[in-house]
Amino acid sequence: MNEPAKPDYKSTLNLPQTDFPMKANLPQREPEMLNFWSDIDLYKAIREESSGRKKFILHDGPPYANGNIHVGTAMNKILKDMIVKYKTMAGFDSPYVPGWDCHGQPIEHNVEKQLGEKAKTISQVEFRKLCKDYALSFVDKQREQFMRLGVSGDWFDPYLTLNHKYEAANVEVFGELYKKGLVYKRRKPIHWCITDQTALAEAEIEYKEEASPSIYVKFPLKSEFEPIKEFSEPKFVVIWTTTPWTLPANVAVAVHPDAAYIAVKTGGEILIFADARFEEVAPEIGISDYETVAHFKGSDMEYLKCEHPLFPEKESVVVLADYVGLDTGTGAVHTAPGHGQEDYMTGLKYDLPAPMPVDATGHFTKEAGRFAGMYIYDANKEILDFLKAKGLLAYSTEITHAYPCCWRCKNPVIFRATEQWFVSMEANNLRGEAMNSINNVRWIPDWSIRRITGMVEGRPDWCISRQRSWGVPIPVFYCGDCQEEVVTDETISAVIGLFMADGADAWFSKSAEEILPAGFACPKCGSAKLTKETDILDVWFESGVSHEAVLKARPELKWPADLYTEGSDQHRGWFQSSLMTSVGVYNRAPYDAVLTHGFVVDGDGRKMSKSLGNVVDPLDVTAKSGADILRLWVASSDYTVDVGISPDILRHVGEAYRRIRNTFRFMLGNLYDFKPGVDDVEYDSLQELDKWALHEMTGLLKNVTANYEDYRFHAVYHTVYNFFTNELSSLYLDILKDRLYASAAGSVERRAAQTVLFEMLVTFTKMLAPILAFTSEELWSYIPEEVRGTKSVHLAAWPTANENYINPELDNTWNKLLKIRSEVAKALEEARNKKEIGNALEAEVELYADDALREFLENYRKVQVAVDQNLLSQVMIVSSVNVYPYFESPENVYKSELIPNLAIKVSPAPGAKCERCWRYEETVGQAPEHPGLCARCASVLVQV
RNA sequence: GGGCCUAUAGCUCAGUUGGUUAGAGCGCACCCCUGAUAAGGGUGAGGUGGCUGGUUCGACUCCAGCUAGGCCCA
Repeated sequence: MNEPAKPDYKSTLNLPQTDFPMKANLPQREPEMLNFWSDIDLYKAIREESSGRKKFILHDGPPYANGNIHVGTAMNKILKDMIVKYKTMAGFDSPYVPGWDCHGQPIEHNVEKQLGEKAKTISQVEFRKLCKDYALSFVDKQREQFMRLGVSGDWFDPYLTLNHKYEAANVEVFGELYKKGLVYKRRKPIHWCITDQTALAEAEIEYKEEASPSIYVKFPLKSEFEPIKEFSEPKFVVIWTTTPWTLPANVAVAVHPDAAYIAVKTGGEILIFADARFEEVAPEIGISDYETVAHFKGSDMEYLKCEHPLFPEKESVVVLADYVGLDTGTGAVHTAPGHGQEDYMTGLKYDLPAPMPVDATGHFTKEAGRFAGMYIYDANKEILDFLKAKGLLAYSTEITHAYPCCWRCKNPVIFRATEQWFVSMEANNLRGEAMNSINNVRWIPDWSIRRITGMVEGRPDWCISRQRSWGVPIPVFYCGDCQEEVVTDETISAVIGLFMADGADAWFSKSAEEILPAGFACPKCGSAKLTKETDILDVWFESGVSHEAVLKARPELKWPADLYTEGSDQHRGWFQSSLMTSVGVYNRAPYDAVLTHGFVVDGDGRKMSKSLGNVVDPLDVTAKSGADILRLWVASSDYTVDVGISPDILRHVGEAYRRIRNTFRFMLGNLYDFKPGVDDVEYDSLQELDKWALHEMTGLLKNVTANYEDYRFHAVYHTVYNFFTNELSSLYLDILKDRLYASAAGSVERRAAQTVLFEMLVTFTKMLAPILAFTSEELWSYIPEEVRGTKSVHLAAWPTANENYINPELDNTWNKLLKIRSEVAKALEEARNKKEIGNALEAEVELYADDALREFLENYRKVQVAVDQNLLSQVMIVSSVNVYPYFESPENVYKSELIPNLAIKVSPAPGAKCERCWRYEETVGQAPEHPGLCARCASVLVQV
C-alpha cells in the first residue's frame, strides 16, 4: 500500500540560498546602517582614502535654520549627495561641508512670538542669545534629518553663518567692496510702524480693510503744453491719491505712457485727466458744461512741470509709469518716492529727490513747512482744508481697501524712506563684470544662463541694510561731531578682530570706543566721539560671502568651487548674491559650474500647500518606506524641470525598488557556494551567452558612467532598471536557472555563470551606490570582505569598463537570435492559450526558415551547452528545438510578422519529463540507477 | 502685467539635423509557473503628442497665439 518513496531530487539541485532578505524593511535597517557608518567614521575614512586626489568641491548652499526639512530641501541634499558620492568613487577628493543660514528676520520673528510681551523689555544682547539658541536647535534637528537621508558630509563641523569667523568674513568683504567704492547710502522707502517705531519685513505685514480718504487734487500746470497752448485759461493736471498726508513729499505726477488723455475746458479752466476716466470723474468733480479741447497720449506729457499744490515755490514733474491704472482715479497719480515702492522706482528712473518730512513717530518734520509737528493722520484734514481754500481740491470721498498693517500692534503701517546701504551695480562696472563672469561659468541646464543674465541685467542696486537685530552689523562708524561716516582699513580690521574673538554680539555690547584702537579719531575732523551703525546686513549678503567664509577659509576646500547646486529660485538669491560679492572683490564668479533644479510639486504639477492637502513629508516617507525610496524617487525624476511627488508616484518607485532588490537577491542566492578568485572561469571558457551578458553589462556601464558625469541621474535609473528587467530578469537570469540549479555544483558551465553573476553583483552594487546609499551598503556586506576590499561601498572605486568584454560580433548575432526568441515566445503563448502546453519546457519548437536564417539557426542548434542541450533550446528555455527549410513549414503554424519567412511550430516535447530538471528528454529512463532522470541529470548525480 | 521654464500612454521617462503604422519600463488585463515564491516568465490592450492657427510635399519635432502649471519679479 505504500508507494515507493520518490527520490528527493530537489535536494540535489543547487537552489539559491541567501540571508539577504526579500523584504527590505528599510525603516528599520537604514538606521542600523547609519550606526555602522558612524562606527567606522565613514566620512573621515573617505577623506583619508581620497587624500591627495584631485579635488571636486560642491559648495553647499545653506538652508535656513528654521523648521523641519521639507521634500524640496530633501531633494536638494540628495542630489548633492549623489553627485558627491559619484565623484568620490570616480576618483576625486570631494569633501562636502554642509552649511546653515542662521540669521534673519523669520527666526527673529519666531523668537519674538515666543517671547510675547517680554520681547519689548529684553535687551538686544539677550534677544540675540535667544535667536542663537533657536537657530542652533534647528541646526541640530535638520542635521539629524539630512543624515537620516543617507547624505554624507562633515556634519559635525558644518559652516554656520553665526560662527565668529564667518561673521568676520562679512566684514572683510564689506570692507573690500567699500574700498572699491561699491557701497553707498541712499534713502529708500520701507514698511514702518509708527506705533512700534520699527521697520517691518514683508512677512510682518498683515493686510486689512481700512478706510482712507480718496481725493482728486488739481496740480497747476506751469509748462507750456503744445496741444493746449492756445488757451489762456489756468490749466491743471487732476491727480488722485488716497494718502493726502504724503502730499508734502510729492515730487511728481505719474501718467501712463500709452493711455489716452484729454484736456477739458470747463468753468473757466482746463483740466487734464485720462480719457477713459472721464465718465466717472466728470460727475464727481461737477463737470456739466464742458468742451474737450485736446486729445493726447500720456507720453506726450512727460517732463511737464506743475506747481506743488501745497508749496507753490516747489515743482512737481510729470513722469511716465506703466503701473498707473485706469480702473480708478483720474489716470494721473501723485508720486512721492519717499512714501512708496513704485514711486521710489519711478524716482530712481527720473532721478527725483525723495524728501521724507515724516519722523519715526509719524509726525511731520520742519521739512513739511506749515504742517510741521502734526501727526500725519491729523494732518489729512488740515491738508484737505488747505487745498479746498486754495481751490485745488477737485473731489473728496472715502474708500475702503486692503491696507498693510503691523503684525504686532495691528495698526496701519506707512512707507517711510530711511537711509539704507546699497551695493552699486554701476560703480566699478560691477554689472558688466558680473555679466562677463556669467559667461565663464557652465550653467546646467543651458537655459539657466538666460535666467541669470536677464536678472543681473535688470536688477537695481542691491539694498544690503536691514533695520533688525538678528544679523551681522554693518561695520560702519559715524563721527559724533561732523557726522562723517567712517570706514577705513583700521576700523575694518578692528571689527574683524572683534568678531573673530567675540562674534558679532560684541558690536551690540561694546561702544565704538571699546571696539576701535585706542586714540582713534575721525579722519575728517579729528573728533574722538564715534558712534556705531545700527543697521545689520541683508542675510543674502551673509550667505553670499560663503565662498569667502567657507571655500577660502577651509583648507580642505578650494576657491572657486567646482559646482553650486540649488533650486531655480536661487538665480535671484544665492547664485546672484555669491556672484556679486565675488565679482566685486575678486572679479570672477566663485563657481565654475552651476546646476539648478526645479521645484517639487504634487502629482498634478501643483505646488504643495496645506490647504490643497498635497504635502509630502520626507520624514514621513523615510519613516514608512525608507530613505532609499526617496533617493530612488529623486534619481528617477528629471530634476531640470519641476518634479512631481505623490503617494501614487512613491508607490511606483517602491515597486521599482523591489524589482531591483530581488534581482540582486537572485544574484546573491546563486553565489552562496562561489569563491571569487578560486572558482572563477576565465573569459575564453565562458559560454557565448555569458560573453554576451558581459558585453551588454560593459556597454551599460559606459552609458551609465557618462550619465553620471552629466548629472543625468534619471537616465541612469531608467537605463539600469530596464537592464535589470529586460536583459537580466526576463532573459539572462531566466536562462541561467537551468545551468545554476541543475548542473553539477562545481561544473565549468555553472561556475561560468557564477563568474558573470559575481562580476555583475559587484559592478551594479557600485553603480547604484550613489543613488541607493543604504541598499548598496547592505549588498556590500554580502560580498566577501577579502574580495570587495573596502569596509564600505562608499569607499570603493568606480568600476572601469573592461574593453575585453566588448564584442560587436556577438552583439550582432545575439540581436538576431533574441528577435527570434521573442517570436518563439509569441508562438508559445498561442500554444499555451490553446492548452497545448503550460510551462515552455513542455514544448518542442520547430523553426522553419530560409537559407541564410536557417543556416544561422542551425549553426546555433549545433552548439552543445550541456549534455542533451543545445544553445537554441537553452535560449528559448524549451526542451527541444529543430530547424527546417521554410518551404517545409506546415499549415496552421505561427508565422512571424516581423521576420520574413519564419514559421514556428509548437508541439508537446517528445520524451518524458525529467524529475530533476523538469525538461522533457528522450534520454529519460536510460540511466538504470536513475530511471526518472535525463542523461544530463543522471550524469550530474554520478559525479556527486 | 513682465522674465525664465514645462506640457508625449494611468505613472516615470526615450524620441538623433522635421520624413514611413510615436517607443521603453512600470501599472493594468489575461495566461503560465510554483525550485528568485508577499517572487519569476509570457502575451495583450492603452496616446486626437495641452489647444488653435501658420510655415512645409510632410511637424511631436520650426513659428505665432491661447490654456494649464512652476519659479522669480511687478
